[in-house]
Amino acid sequence: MAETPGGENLLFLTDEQLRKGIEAMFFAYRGFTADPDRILEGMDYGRAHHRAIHFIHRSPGTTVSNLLAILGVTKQSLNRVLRTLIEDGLVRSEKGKVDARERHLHLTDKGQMLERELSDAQRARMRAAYRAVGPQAVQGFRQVLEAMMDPEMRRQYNRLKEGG
Amino acid sequence: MAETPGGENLLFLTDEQLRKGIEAMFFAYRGFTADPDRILEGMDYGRAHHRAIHFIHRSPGTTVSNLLAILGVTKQSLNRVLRTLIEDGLVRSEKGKVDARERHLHLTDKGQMLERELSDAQRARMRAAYRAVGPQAVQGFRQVLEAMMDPEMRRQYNRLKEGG
DNA sequence: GAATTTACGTCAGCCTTGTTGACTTTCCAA
DNA sequence: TTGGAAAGTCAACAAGGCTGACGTAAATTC
Repeated sequence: MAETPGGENLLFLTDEQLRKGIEAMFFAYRGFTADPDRILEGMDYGRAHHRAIHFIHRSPGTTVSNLLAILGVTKQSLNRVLRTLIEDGLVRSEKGKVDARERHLHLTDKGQMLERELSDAQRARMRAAYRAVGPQAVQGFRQVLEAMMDPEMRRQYNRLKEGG
Repeated sequence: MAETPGGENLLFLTDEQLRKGIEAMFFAYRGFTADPDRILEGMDYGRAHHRAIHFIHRSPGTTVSNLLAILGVTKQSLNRVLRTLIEDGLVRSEKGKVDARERHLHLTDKGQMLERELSDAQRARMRAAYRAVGPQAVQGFRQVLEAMMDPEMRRQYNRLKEGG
């Protein structure tokens, strides 16, 4: 058995174990996105719209630049998505009162409905998985994911986790 | 505290906890792909090439239809990727001896080199994360991911996990 | 008050990677 | 020998990334 001076068993760090983790991420992410994707296909929307809707719901009144930082895409890319959502009446964009250059984004009632449908589906899968494995495994899951993030992303993640 | 008849604490199943898990998946997946993406940009390759290379490395001699089932894309899409890899001398495709309709795929030495570079980078991040959180968290991580997969994907995953 | 910077929007064009549909070639198996 | 599976190819298209350039309004700085 591979033991460190400290005495821990390091078998979970072998290339083989790491490969399994990599493949698990790959296959699980497919499951993670499968249900919302199914709902969105047929509508004119895709995964990009889902992400925008999710984070606007999460942080109502957020600005465009805020969203850009979270999503990690260009403003042109986000704008295309946002424009259709606004045109279709799912998202409301209003000029900032303190800084009129900013646009504050909110979901309309219609937007809330779609958000609900999408997140219900995604949460259902997550809930089933969580329930199947128990709270301790879930804690480990979250710890590993957080440790895998880029520092900048971890900052975004933790800001969302705590603040409104 | 929310307790079931069985007595377990169910606070880890609240919508809020599930949302955190969803966002953790989102941000972590970005980190997960960031390093290979960085290596591939500049080359003429992308994430699709990485995936093909990974699974050919993982199962040398695998057939095209096998790969299609694992990757979950259309043959036209895979073919485009595979063609460039073969043209560039990273992948070797040879007619099956027992069933000559099949093409068996192998990495060339050049392909092995790129695979190594990509997986080294990806494993380094995974290793750092694993090491930071310890074996028990890693076990939970893997359990949740496996539980999140579609049954068909879980089958693929487990086949890879065990068999060659 | 003028110049600069910031936030946002938009036009145009490009790339990767996914899709469908139609068609051919090869070749195994009933 | 014929049907169907496996593989490959061509064409066309869409989503959703990207860069570059440009415009405008508002805030900030000099």
